[in-house]
Amino acid sequence: MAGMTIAKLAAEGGVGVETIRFYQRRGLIETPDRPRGAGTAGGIRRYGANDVRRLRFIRSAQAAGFTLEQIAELLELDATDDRARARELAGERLEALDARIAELEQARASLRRLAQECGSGSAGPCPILSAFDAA
Amino acid sequence: MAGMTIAKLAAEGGVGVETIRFYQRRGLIETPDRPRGAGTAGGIRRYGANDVRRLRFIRSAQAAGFTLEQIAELLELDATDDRARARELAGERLEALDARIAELEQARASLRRLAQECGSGSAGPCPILSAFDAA
DNA sequence: CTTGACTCCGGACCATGGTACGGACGCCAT
DNA sequence: ATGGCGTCCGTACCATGGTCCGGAGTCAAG
Repeated sequence: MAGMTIAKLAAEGGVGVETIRFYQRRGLIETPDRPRGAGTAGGIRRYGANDVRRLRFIRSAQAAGFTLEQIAELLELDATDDRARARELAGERLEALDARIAELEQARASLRRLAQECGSGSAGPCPILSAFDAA
Repeated sequence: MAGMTIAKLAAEGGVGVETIRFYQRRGLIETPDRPRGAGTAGGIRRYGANDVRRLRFIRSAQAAGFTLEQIAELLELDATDDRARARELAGERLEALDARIAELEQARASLRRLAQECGSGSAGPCPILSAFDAA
């Protein structure tokens, strides 16, 4: 069990091979050494369970709205065990998340009202502009 | 009251002048004719209340998660009074909005728990990484 | 009638998160 | 030992939503 190829890793994480390479460039996933066999040329890099974990972490953190840059920092933090900074980042993200959710709920309310008004009576113009005007 | 300059319009909408021009290129805001005075050269374009309304509409719709392309269509619709299409777009966006809100609430809940755990006990590693692992 | 702020315009550039391309090389089966 | 798929790598490109630049024109005040 020498590890998996990049394609396998990508499949594990439900992303494309190019995405893995992109994450490597960003420093989110490590680029293992190419094994050098008998000759002078490099071989094919192998990935392990740790990389799968990292990849899944990235996807989860992304779902929580962290940018790749922030995720890079979170991964760093994991190595250094800097709880204070981790809490700080989490706190910031929570605030942003709250704000964004409030915004979207606002928007949803306006849009619902809009759909309602537009759908019910057929008199007058569809109030698209005015629905957002009031918002 | 001959109307406002582009800088004034931008200020009304809380955006930069370049953003107005960008919206004009995208067809979201009309580009009024340059008034030709005595000479041959063009004058300075003037904007009115209608443009302010449009601009505000754009910002609101954007907050609702519509892309600029969709917003362009909504503005078209406003002119042609195509209620069916408007409802369709609104419905699609409502669904997407619901899904996105649910996602963010999910993320928020996880993150809150995380921050809690990380903040309280000081034993073991900060559970941020592991929490995302489990997610 | 000059100065300085603002406008106009086209095009270049930016950040974010990827996606695609093309040539050289690696590896495994037949 | 050869075919063909996969990897490696640099580089270019994509969409979205702007943002900035530079040169020329315009306009109002002093």
